[in-house]
Amino acid sequence: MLDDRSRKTAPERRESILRAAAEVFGRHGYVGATTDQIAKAAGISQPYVVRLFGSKEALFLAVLRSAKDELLADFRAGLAEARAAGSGIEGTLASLGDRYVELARQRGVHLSLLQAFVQGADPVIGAAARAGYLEIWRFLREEADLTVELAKDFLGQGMLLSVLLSVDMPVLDGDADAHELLIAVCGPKLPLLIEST
Amino acid sequence: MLDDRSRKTAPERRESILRAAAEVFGRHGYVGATTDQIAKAAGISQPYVVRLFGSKEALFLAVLRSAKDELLADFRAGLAEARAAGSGIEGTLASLGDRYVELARQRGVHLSLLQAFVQGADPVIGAAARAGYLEIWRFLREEADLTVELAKDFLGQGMLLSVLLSVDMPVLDGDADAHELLIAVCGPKLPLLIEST
DNA sequence: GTCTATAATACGATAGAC
DNA sequence: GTCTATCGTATTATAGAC
Repeated sequence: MLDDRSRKTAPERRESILRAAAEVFGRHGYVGATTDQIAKAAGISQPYVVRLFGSKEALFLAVLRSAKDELLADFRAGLAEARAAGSGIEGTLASLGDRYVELARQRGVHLSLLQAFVQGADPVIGAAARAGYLEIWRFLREEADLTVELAKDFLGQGMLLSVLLSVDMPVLDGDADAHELLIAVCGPKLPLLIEST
Repeated sequence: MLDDRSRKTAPERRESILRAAAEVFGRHGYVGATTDQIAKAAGISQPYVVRLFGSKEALFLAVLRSAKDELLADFRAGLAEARAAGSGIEGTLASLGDRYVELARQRGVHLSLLQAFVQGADPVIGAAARAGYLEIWRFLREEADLTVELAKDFLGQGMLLSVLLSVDMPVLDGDADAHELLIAVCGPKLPLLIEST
């Protein structure tokens, strides 16, 4: 889990911290995650994490923005693919859904997004989280051209998968009920989510 | 928001703490909420909160159990009502959905549940959260007799509403996109969620 | 570009009085 | 049944060296 310890340029270092922070924030939440855990996961010292981003809050905002951008980029790729294949609404939904499930392989993106959403009471993080959420909604409605009804159902399945990842339901895959639930949400792609770190 | 300051029996006091804690944990999360915030919301001293429940963790587990039990009780009432009315699957789903939305009036239940789900990495809280989640799944499948597909879709809409409450989307009700999204999820019951504390 | 040392604070928990 | 006082610890952030 440790990155290398050699010197890097600041932008490179920011990138590795961002990746490490997405995982740690994703698992422990904005308040629960410590800058020291993030530093260790990135293979550097705690003060340096703070130095490069200014504050824990600024780092979390950077993680939020980056996760949301990654999700939207993947959605746009899926949308382009569906349109190139000439598939209709059904195909578009399937393509977007596939991207969403596949993004779950690096847990960081979905988990840190949900941890941001759950922080609505924080004046600055809450505001950023709401803005990000609406960006995603606008993508579904305007770019992907989904009806309100379809966009809402799609989002619901997304939130369900995110919550299941967050509660770490895959660790209970042995349990019959847990397995039924996971299969219902992920379909045949479930194995993807069991093994990944 | 303060409860009264008179003496109470221990069980009564535990009840008011539980209600206050559900709100505070719901808004700030397990780690972010402080026992002092909870104490102030309940109108007592911080050490007394700890004294009555043993630890912050024990208090959170009590909140989780109580929230889950309230949700299941409401679901059971809705199910009984639907069956008494002789409605089919559609009516059952509508009845359960209504209960879910109405439970959102006291934010505590949905918010603290989601904050528990998001704590999957914590050995003890995560385990309790997973067990609670599966209890709800089993209710939908076995007691309410929903198919896997219907239960999954119902749960998805529930998670979507919970996340929207958690990110505090109702504060943006003026925004056209936010309003469209909220109306899609809550239907005509939306006003219920805007005014409530 | 990165570290060590440390200051400053906030928080959960305990002790003990009333 | 409930409070005040306080200890011990964990954590963010800063200062300054290399």
